[in-house]
Amino acid sequence: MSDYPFQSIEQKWQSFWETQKTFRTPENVDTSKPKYYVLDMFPYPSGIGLHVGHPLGYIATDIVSRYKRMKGFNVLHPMGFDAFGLPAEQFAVEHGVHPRVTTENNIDNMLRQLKAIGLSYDWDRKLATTDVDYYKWTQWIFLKLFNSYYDSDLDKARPIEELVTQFEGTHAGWSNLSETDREAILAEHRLAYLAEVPVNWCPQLGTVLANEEVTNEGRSERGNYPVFRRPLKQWMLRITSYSDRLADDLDGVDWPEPVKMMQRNWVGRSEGAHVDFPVNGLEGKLRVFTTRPDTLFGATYMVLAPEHEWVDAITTPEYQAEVKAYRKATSEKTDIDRMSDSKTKSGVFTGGYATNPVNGTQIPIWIADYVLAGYGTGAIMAVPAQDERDWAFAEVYDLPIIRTVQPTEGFDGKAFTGDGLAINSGFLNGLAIKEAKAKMIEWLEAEGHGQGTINYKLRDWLFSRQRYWGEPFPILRGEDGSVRAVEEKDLPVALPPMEDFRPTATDDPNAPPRPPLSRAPEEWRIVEIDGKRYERELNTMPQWAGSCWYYLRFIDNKNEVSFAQSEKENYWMGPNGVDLYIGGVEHAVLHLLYARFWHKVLFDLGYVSTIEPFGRLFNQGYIQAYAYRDERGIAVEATETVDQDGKPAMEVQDQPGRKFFYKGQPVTQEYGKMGKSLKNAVSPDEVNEKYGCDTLRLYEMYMGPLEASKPWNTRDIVGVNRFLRRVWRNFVDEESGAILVSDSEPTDAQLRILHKTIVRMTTDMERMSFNTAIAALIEFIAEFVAEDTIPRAVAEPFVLMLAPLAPHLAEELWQRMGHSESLAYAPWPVAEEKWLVEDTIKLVVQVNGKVRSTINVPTDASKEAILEASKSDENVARYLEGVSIQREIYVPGRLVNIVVG
RNA sequence: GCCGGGAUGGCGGAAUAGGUAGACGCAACGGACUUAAAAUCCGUUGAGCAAUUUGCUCGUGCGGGUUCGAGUCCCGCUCUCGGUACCA
Repeated sequence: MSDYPFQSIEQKWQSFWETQKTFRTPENVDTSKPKYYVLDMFPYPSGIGLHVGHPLGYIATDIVSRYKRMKGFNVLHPMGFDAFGLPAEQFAVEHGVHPRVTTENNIDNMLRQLKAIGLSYDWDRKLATTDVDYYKWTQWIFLKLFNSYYDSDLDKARPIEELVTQFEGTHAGWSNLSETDREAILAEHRLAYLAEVPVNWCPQLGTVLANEEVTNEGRSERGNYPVFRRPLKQWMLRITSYSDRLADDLDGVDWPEPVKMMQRNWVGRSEGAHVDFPVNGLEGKLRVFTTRPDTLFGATYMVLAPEHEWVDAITTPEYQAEVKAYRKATSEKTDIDRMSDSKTKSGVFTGGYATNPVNGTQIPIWIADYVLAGYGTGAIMAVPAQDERDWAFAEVYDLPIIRTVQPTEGFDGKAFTGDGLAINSGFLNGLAIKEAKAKMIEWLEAEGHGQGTINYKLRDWLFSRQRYWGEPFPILRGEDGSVRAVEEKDLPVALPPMEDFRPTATDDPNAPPRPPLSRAPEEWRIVEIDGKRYERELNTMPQWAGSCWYYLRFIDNKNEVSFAQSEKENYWMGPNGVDLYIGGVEHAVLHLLYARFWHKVLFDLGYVSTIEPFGRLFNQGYIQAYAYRDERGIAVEATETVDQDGKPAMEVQDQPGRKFFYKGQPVTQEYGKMGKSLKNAVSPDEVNEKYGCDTLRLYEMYMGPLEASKPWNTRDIVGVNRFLRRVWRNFVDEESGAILVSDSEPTDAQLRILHKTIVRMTTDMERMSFNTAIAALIEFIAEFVAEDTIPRAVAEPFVLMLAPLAPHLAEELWQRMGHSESLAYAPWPVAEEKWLVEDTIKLVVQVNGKVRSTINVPTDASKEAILEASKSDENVARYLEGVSIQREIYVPGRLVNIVVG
């Protein structure tokens, strides 16, 4: 009984790697060698632990790391934990334990699970965003943001002192301004600033949320609680200064196109113009933003957002009651209500009129909730003929419509948004849209009625959270309301230990926020500097702060004088940042946009050497699984569901004609992303126990392409497990345990299959096509099942190629073959050309594109000889009788096609 | 609605630059070994027709097209999975 002893092998090598520090990347590497930085999106250490979907990407990066080491690269492959934030804190609240404790427990459990998969991380670089010596630098970066401004002439961030110097020279009376006034002016420029803004307030979480953390339904992404708009003074980050660069620099990175597109959409750059409309009876002009300045002649009314600050001034007495009622109704609507009402447009007339600057027409001013206060200027010129929303509104309230673009012939729709020539548009008539826009902008600028401009959807990043489990801001507040940064030398500002860390959750959306830190002990909260009393900022940073820059800390995680030494940063990040970054597509906007923003600030200030953090991004697919719901629609445990014959559902779920039952009750089958909500999670621990982690690794990679989502099918695991057992039996005598590798010369046929396999493996590794790589190894070993021994000259390269995929078994066989060193840094096999060429090749012979025969010809046969052989083939000749040959096509090494007529 | 990805046997998937569609694995069926089972090994397995073999027709979501040749390229759809949603 020596059937593939995976348990002892895997334990042995995992402890070997750990004690030998096999995968330790030295602090000082030989920088003449090429480097490869492979990074996973680090996980939240949740309390439930991993399911088999989580390690999919980790296994892939591990294979790449191991392969690159064998190819002679210095590899940086670290792992850490994103441990601050709502999930960790909610878990702690639910279990009544301090988040520090739950976080550490969860990290320990996850570490155990990760180590049990044999991942080759350099664990000496492990970090958690909750480590004080990590978040010290998160706070340090915040200070950089606070102490910088965006110079739009140079298009880069600069230290705020340089702006002060500039103001001292140019700003009349700067030195006469009070401290408070100067600070107020600087706050308008700082990349981190306090502002009273309408925020997404989630009373049940007791905190505000960033736009990106609110779902389409107007609920919190975390916990699915209702979110309300309300104004609050909060920390903001001026990410909007980077709008263009965040969009444009995507051109230079190797990322999946859909992710680039999502980011570009999120930035939402649109080119257009501001147009200023005089309003009857008012000073000043009402400004609108439009992307269609060419349609100005068709603007038949104006619409303001109900929240627009001019509404009261514009509204005439007889309409005041109506306007007031509409504004009140709008403000009480949640986003969900606005969504559900979006089918029919509503609004009210203010009684006011504006003058269309291009033709002097008086047009009515309305307010309507289809115009958003937060985009553009919060006011639009309505051009129903060329805008579907405006058309819908005009239809409801019977407002005039003037076409200013000639619709294409036969167009019978309402608003025409396609291209066409301008009509009813004075000096624009006859121009196509593009030219008409340019000419109108020229006119607006010349006449002083507006100018060309660019608008973005992207808003500044709301950076405060009223929670305990986050990085404290390195900020002090004076009793007079002044704001003062903590000195760099006084970092870190450690989170105070607190018994009661819970947020003040409430059902009342209007209750004031009460951050947990307001209950912190006074010795933490109150700071006295030069006799002046300050209270610490009581909000904390959002979860995304810590994950914005962790890839930089891995480079030099023990450094106490800077976040990373610049020589090391230069080596590991150059020339294009992280060489391979793998994670789920769910971070397409949030994490990746925020991290890019911070990176660009650090770049501008000279702290990092690349304009982008992640040169190559790769999204692994999801692992999906069947799930079952009972009659009430509640998900039931998939593992306890059976079919009509009592067979476990997991074994027969893809077969037709099955009915499923849970505890005797009929259930319906569906299919979705593996996870706790569908109760269809499979733990890697189960697979490890039954088959070993080499099998788990192989199966996860063998399921299909890494980027595709694919179904978990427990039944299929035996396939790759059989392969590993076959390898074991082929290398190790079942009775004696002796190694079955001989020193005899391999046959030519064996060398051919070996070198063909090397070519396949190498190309598959390079393109991360691990499923086909495994298939190549299966085919290789199938050639040897009948052999008693394998010649060393083919056995060793095979084991080396197996190593990245099934490293424990490979190490064991390598050692048994007589090697005393780990194979982790052994050179990857190289194919020899002479074993790749065959004496004869098989060619397909087609007649009129249909395969009629195959012929074997010498590799060096001439085209003439090949055509001759083709035509004389019995089954081909039948098709050539009585017809004339029109054309003869010969594709070298592939096929012959004879075209007959 | 708009934007993007995808659709290949009973199932997961392969086909790298337009060149034998279905590699490899699962499941299924047949056989060998075994007292038996497990494990292992060998074989069959897209559909249909014909059949002793050599064969023939159809076939990559649907309908067209380009080409000697299309899973792959082009045009028009269907379904599906993501993203986004009054962004002027």
